[in-house]
Amino acid sequence: MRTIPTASGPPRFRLMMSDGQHYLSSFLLATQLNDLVEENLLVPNCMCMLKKTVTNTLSDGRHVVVVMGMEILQSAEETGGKIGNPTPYNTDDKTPQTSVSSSSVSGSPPSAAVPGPSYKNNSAPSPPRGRGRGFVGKSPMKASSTTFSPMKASPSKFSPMKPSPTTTSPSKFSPAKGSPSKFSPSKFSPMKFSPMKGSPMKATSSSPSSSVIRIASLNPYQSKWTIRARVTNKSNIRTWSNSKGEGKLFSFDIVDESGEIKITAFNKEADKFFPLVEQGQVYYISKATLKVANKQYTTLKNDYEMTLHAHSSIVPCDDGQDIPTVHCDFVPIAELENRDKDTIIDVIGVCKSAEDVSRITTKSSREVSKRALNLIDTTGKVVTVTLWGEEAEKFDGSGQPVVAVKGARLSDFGGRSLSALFSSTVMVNPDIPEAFRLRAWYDRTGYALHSQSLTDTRSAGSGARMNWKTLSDVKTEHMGHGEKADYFSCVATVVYIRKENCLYQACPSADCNKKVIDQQNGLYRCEKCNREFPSFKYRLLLSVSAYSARYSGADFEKYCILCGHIHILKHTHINKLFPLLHHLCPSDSQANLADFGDNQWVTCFQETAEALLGHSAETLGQYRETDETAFDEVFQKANFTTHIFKNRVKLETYNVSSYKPEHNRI
DNA sequence: CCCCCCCC
Repeated sequence: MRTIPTASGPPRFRLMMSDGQHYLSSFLLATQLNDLVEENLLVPNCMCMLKKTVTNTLSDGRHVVVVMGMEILQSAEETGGKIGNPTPYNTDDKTPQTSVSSSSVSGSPPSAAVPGPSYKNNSAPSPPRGRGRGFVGKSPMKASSTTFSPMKASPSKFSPMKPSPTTTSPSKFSPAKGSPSKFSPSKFSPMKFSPMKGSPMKATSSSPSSSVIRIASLNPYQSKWTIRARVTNKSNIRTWSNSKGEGKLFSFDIVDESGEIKITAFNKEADKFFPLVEQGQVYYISKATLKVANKQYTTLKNDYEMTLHAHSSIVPCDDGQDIPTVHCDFVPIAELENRDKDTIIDVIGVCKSAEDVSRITTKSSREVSKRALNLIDTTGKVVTVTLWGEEAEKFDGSGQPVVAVKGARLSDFGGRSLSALFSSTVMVNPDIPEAFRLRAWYDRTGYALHSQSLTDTRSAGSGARMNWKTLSDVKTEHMGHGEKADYFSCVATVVYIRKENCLYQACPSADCNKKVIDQQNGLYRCEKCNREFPSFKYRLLLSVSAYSARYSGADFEKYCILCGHIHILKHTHINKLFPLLHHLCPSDSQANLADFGDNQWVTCFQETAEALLGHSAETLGQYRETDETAFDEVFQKANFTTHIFKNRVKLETYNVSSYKPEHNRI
């Protein structure tokens, strides 16, 4: 075995293999099998069964066999070294220029290689890792492809926001995404774009040609293929500009009975193919570049993605009824309560109400449109789904349409809510049985239901949108370790407040809270404002050690020192009871209650600190200067008080050289 | 070659 130097990406391994009679050193391990090497399963002199290979012939006539699937049958120890006395394989034998073999190795292995304990291998490309999105068996697809028939009446007269597969008739396209509709499939001259020059396959033929392969069979080691697939999600053309350059692109997802893949077209190809690619339409696609997909950015279940290039070809297929349409695994709205945050799910419901579109500014100062919809389904529960950008602008909620969102992300905002992603497909009144059922249900009975929303957007403090945690939960659940901060509420008792450095002299300008430098001449310099001031204002930045009570599910558990029992305090009693909790045992034993949980340093800024200490920063500043006893008393009084804290938690790594590299700052 | 997925 040898490692082939690569400029970037994963290492490549070249193998010399012997079948006991011949040896050949032109085997190349597909990168998805690299872990066999990294786990020391594939080592010199182990016995392998090649299960899937692609043989390519180089321009000089040499062959390279890419190993895409293999099983380790025996370890090197078991084989005990080289088998037989192999001679070089005669490469003058002409083998087909490109062939794919999925069969097991032909012929029997040498008798010494009776499969012993087979090493459990990772030979197949890694299994789909889509985030909780079920996919496409063959039979469900068949079912849904008929339900998408344009002959059927739509659940209502409203046109879809995105042209769904049903909308092959241009008149049914909503004006929102009008441009693709200009390119009616019938206007294509298939031959003009035909990838199959001189090939017997006809682009419009309904019979699948032998050269058409399945999406699941695509790999980067093979260049001559054609696939036949339906476009399920098409992006707009987008431009980018970064340090590496600028350009434009668009992308779309396609599906066939075997799987799905993302296709991206850049610059010239973006211009060329954007008008040709229509959502819902079936195409023959060939001559594109396969590359390993960056799983960080895709929810599609494919290890690869595709890039179109100058010679790529996309030809409409007019009789692709057998190709599956987008498949959804709808999660009942009530069930969203039990699903994990950040899961990607499909949802369908009646749009009971919708916000007006609004413009918001993101943290990165971009402006974007948003619109929240409230969807209800037969579980009687409502969830808020947020649409973004053009999708938000174009949405029309009049007539309470059925809305399906494929690939929405579950958020814990307001309890449970959903957000559409760029990869989501929003379908208004989709032509599917679920939509018809929902329409009928809602119009007969659902409309009158006293529904409950999983999303509580009422102002903070109302119990339902509080994300209750204990401080120990924050640690065990690694809250704040993500990209964004997490928010939670806890009931905690102050056990210590650090007096030192709790006040600082801040710039007196209205919106500047920067610490000023005392010039020792009666002037205070603010570096941010680049000015000197004759005064400063005091601001608080309080380090508080807090101790949290246990909160479990909807109820608090409190341990009574005197009676020795754990008492469950109902969720609804929390606000009323808590100021008294550590004094009163609900068993009327009148003893102090002890909390169990965890300590945590939390930082309280100005307003929170003032609330906690019961004095303004200005007063405290005066106390500190003039009356140390009064100053100390404020802290004494605040100690051992219990509060409901609403917290933001974000991991900040500092002091990298210390023994404790990570500290949670709340 | 992108990779934006946001706001409360």
